[in-house]
Amino acid sequence: MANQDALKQYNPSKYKTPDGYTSDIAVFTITSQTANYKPPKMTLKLMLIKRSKTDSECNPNIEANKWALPGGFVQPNETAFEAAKRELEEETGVRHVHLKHFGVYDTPGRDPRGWIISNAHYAVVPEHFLADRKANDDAAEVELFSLNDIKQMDLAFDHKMIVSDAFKMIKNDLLQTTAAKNFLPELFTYSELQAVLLTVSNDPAISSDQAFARKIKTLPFLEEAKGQTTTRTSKKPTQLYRFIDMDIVKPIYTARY
Amino acid sequence: MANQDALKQYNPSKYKTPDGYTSDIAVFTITSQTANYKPPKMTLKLMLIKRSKTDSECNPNIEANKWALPGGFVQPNETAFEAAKRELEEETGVRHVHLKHFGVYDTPGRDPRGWIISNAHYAVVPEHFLADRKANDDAAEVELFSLNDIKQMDLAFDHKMIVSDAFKMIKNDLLQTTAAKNFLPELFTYSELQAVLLTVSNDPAISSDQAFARKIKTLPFLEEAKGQTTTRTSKKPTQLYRFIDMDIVKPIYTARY
DNA sequence: GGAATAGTGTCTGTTAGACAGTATACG
DNA sequence: CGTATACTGTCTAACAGACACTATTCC
Repeated sequence: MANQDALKQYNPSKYKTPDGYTSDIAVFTITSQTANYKPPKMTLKLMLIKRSKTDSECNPNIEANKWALPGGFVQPNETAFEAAKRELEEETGVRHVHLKHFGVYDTPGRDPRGWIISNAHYAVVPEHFLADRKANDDAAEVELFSLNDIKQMDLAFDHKMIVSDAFKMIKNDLLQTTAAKNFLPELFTYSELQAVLLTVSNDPAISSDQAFARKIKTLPFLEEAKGQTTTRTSKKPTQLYRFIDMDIVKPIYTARY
Repeated sequence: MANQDALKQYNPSKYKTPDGYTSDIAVFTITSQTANYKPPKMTLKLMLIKRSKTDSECNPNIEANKWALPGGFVQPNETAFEAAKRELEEETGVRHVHLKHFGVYDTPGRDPRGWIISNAHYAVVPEHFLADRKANDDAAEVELFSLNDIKQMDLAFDHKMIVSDAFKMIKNDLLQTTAAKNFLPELFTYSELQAVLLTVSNDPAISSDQAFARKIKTLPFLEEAKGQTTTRTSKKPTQLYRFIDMDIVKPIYTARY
């Protein structure tokens, strides 16, 4: 095979190579204030970790004491996506959550340690998984912040930019795809879906209860769970819905699906 | 500053580092069959290059003779985006075109030369720029292919996957953003915009002439170029339109903007 | 006048959006 | 029986989609 001759000639050191390849994760959750017989009030939050003073080998840590996205170096035998999954589990103990690449950060000088490329993902984690999260040796503290909180903070590296992009991306995905399902249980009421969407939009078609209750029945990617109701959001038993797996593209040039 | 102590301790060789970081570009253009007084018929095409047998130093080239995306190694003093711009100009002589990151490809083993991460972009280039494109020493041949052509071809590395994702991405962007403007002149007629959209959608709201001619006047991101008409698509002088810069998010849960 | 593209007039059925009203339960 | 949530009835204005028709120009 001709490739083998070419490989013999190939010398990686001809090119300067990156000093590292990291996978960072913007872990989103929605915190709910729930009460009996009340629809929840939700806030979209992002998990950040406070970088500890020393790393696991007791050497001084880079960007110590700053809040940052969880993440770490990608190993050569895995993709950044797999690394994100792995690190997410190490960090929060969560598996099988929604995880999506949304950007690469490679501005020269973004990391004082050298030429380090960050592959950024966002994850959506139900709130109760983060309840028993625990700090590990790389993360002194773990906390949830809203977009407004973070606007006024100084994050490590270029994480402020990454976080800002992550919020933009999840807002878009919540409104233009069925990503909202990742914040909800399998079966949910109209007011629960509405509460999720209200974290990222003030559109009257979403914020008006009656309008939204009507609309939900005509949406092609949602179906009634027939005969199944709950009283967790109201005294009157409420119809439950579920998402149908479907790719929706709603062109800006048309009005219908 | 505490970071400096940490940096003294930091040893990049503790981690295995990537063998290379490349920037690949899916260059899209729309080829038009134009005739006098007729709206154009358009086809969405992708530019591929045929990898030459030997590289610029006359060593045997990797994946020689296969069709591939243009691209190359990112330098340590630039971002992959900047590298894409640079390589696009080297390859086609085009500057100031629409360029967008859409994915990272880092599956172990995707490149026989080692651990090489590809940062993939797509570009939109008006057809006439590619007319006088020229092969350089890294690219024996340059040609335009439609999606259907490529489906039956064997591309270098994992470029078939990258190409497939690029087509998906541009189809979405054409329908859900104002990306169509990159395929059109500053001022364009309704039938020219329609021809662009018809390359990626069969929606009746787009394919019906009357419906589309009506719709275009109500779209918030388009405006009439008042008093300006052209006869390039018809004998009857036709109204010209232009895009207004605007971020459009059309939620799948609502009907209006 | 014929042919081709670019529209407009008009009708019909559907939908958005608003307001008011009804339904179901808890305490 | 008051209250809170979850709907439904009904109206109006707007819009989608279809069909027929007009407008403008070249040949």
